[in-house]
Amino acid sequence: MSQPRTPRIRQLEALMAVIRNGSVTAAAADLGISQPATSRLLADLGKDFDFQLFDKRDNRLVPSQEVRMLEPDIRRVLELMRHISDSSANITKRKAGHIRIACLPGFATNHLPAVVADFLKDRPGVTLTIEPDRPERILEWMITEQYDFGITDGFFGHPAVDRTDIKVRTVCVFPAGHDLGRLEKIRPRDLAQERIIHPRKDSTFFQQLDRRFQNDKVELHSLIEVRQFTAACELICKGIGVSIVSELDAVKYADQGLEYRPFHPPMPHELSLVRPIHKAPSLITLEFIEEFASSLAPFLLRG
Amino acid sequence: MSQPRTPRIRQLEALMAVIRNGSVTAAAADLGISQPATSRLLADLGKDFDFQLFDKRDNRLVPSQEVRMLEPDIRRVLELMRHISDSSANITKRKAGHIRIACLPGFATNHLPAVVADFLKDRPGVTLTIEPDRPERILEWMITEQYDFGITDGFFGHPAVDRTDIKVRTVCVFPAGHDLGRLEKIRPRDLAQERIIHPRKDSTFFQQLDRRFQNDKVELHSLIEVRQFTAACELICKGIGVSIVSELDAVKYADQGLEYRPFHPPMPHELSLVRPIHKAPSLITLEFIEEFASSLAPFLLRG
DNA sequence: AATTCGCATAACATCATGTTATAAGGCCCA
DNA sequence: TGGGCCTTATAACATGATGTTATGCGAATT
Repeated sequence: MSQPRTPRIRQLEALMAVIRNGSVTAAAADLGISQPATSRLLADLGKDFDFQLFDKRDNRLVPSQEVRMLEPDIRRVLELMRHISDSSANITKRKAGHIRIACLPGFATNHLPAVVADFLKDRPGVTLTIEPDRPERILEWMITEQYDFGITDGFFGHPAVDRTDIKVRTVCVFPAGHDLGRLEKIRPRDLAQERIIHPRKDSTFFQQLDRRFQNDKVELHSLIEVRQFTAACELICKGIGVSIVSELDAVKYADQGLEYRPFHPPMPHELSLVRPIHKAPSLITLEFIEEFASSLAPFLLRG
Repeated sequence: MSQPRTPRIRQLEALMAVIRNGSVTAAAADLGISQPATSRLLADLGKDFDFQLFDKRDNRLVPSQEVRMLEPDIRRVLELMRHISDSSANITKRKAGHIRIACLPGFATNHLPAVVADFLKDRPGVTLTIEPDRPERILEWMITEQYDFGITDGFFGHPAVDRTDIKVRTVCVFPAGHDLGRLEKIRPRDLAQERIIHPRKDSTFFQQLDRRFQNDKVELHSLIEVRQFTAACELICKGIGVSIVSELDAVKYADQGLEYRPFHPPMPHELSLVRPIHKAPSLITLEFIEEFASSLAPFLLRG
């Protein structure tokens, strides 16, 4: 007696085709191959399985009891194979996969959702994790490779992290109807009498901003220290103070009780798109990063 | 771009082997094939799946994110294939399968359990359904092919049912200590003064018995009409009446307050082992029928 | 620079799986 | 009974899948 070899997928397909169609000839047509090919697939399978595959009844082939015992498993195998093949096709077409994104809290609520929605529109199999947190944590996640892609700012670099820096335009925002609305662009000296809402004083962004004011020989009157540009915008919509924020955030509030004008001299908000350098990114991740970067194009500070 | 072909089992095995072992060389050893063979299996799979399968890290190959997405499905497929192959081997060795048995109620409790227990001892994968019912119902189940094997009696035959008739010896049973114990064998005339417990009067068995009494010019004094030999035995164990029953049943009660002697002239209890004639029996079923039949050998009425 | 290790490629053998041609067996109908 | 007809099995062969050994290439180690 030959030791039983594990059956081949093709044989199982033939078996199921015969069960469905009730005859070898019909099964062959169903499979799109010749009748003798099907016949031999079954003969070979019958040699592997050492029992009768079919009984002849009313001129139809009906599966033997042994085959009926195996049938559920066989169905599942074939279904899974089809699923694997489908998934791989979707992955190839960048329509399936999972992307883990760590970002600044502002992006989680503000710009990112629109990009994600657009990205998912024709990629039904893709899933995402979006984790908002502080820059230090984002950096840590990149280093430990727990996330595929990070959006952060004030990034100093790290050998395990691949960075793409993006300079986003910043604008001066103020409550709608404020006198500043009469200016084309706003310089530090225009803000000499204003109380400023700004990020934490130990942030890179604040230090840049403060230097601009110093260059203009104007004192920066601090009103509120916030962590997020969106928080500043919310406050200004309520009629409190003025701020210099990323244009990304400003546009979102443009019709919610806030106006903005270019800030001069041009000052960037320096975003960094980061990812683990040692971990090969999946293609779908690269594609997302690309789409995300290009979504920022309208807001880039040229030069 | 080539249309994606469905991957082959062998390729998936190679993929999992590399994931397990972290290198192609080790995977090849694991699979028991040469390194180049493994290498090409992966290369081919990589062509089918149009993405990177592995990243090199710390001198190990770790699966790419895309592969990790597919990994659970792949595992399940391979596991199922193994299961199919195992089951088929068990079936081949007649160690798995399901047998549906319909039998007289007496057999369900009396002789059959021992045979089943013995049969299952070295066939761990086999499962059974045992359904006790009246002969008419058993016949119906055979005709409708709802059961694989039936044990019945008083069977007149049916074109859709394959029968094997078995004549089991009958014995006269009586309470332990009864005067009849002094006889070697018991004839109807020995029972002239006894009250008989017997099957229903419309049964074949009763009619045979009655004829024996008539031949001996003895009247059969009916005491209780039962459906089952075991019921008769139970009553006799309580000291009531005498009966003529299958020796199969008598032996079970031999040490429970009952004695028995051969009945003369020899009278068979005509059992029929039946199965659906149009339905090809599974090998395991045939094997069981054979084992069951031979378990009856010690009780056969020769001639 | 030389060695070693791991992987990929080449050339080839064998098995798997398809083809077409044809024979064998069961069923229906005169 | 014998002739068509349908279904399945077998034969002979082409091609693809999967194994072999021999060998080359590049990165890590010495």
